[in-house]
Amino acid sequence: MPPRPAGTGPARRLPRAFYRRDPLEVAPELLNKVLVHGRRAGRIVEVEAYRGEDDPASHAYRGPTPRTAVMFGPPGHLYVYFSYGMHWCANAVTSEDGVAGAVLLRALAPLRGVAAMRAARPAARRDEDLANGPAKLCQALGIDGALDGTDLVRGPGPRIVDDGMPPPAMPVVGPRVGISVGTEAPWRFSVPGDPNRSRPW
DNA sequence: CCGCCGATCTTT
DNA sequence: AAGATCGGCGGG
Repeated sequence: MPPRPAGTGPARRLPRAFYRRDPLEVAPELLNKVLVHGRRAGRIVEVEAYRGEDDPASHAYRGPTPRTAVMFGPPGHLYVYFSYGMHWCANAVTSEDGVAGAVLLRALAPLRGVAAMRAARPAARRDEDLANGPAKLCQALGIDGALDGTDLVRGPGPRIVDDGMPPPAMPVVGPRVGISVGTEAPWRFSVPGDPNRSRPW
């Protein structure tokens, strides 16, 4: 069966097993899935994979702490952290329970609730500025630390759904940004040519 | 369009 | 002391 045109099929939530894999496997497959929170929704167009003890750029590198507890927990939950004293950023937790892994959600193409996103982000001049960065994405959708640990697979609150659009066959791959170690690992993935990505490629 | 810099506070 | 960032400002 050919894939449905985007947005025309039943939007089904991603199951737990989707997340219970290495973040390097999950990350490119999250491209073109849809992040939904309340009436606001956007298509995921850029992500980065973070691992655990073998990844010096990861918050989980030095083992579990109160802050990173969710990263070590069961897959399919939301890891939200506070960045630079003023921003929130959100990850989908991957890997089996007890193993640290996460995919940082870096950029969305706004789909629904654009008016609410604009209200939440008065600084955005164009629609492409509403969610073209990990902290902008959280502002646009109203995600903050209160949602750290939320179950993406069950319950209300944020969720990730598949609306029928497949991930790009050849995602753009490059080094992660904003880090000073682990820069050699090409663990950033994006949808080729999408104008809602966070920086020039 | 691009680069620089300050804001602001948690974690190490 | 640095950090998985952003936006305003100045210059080209």
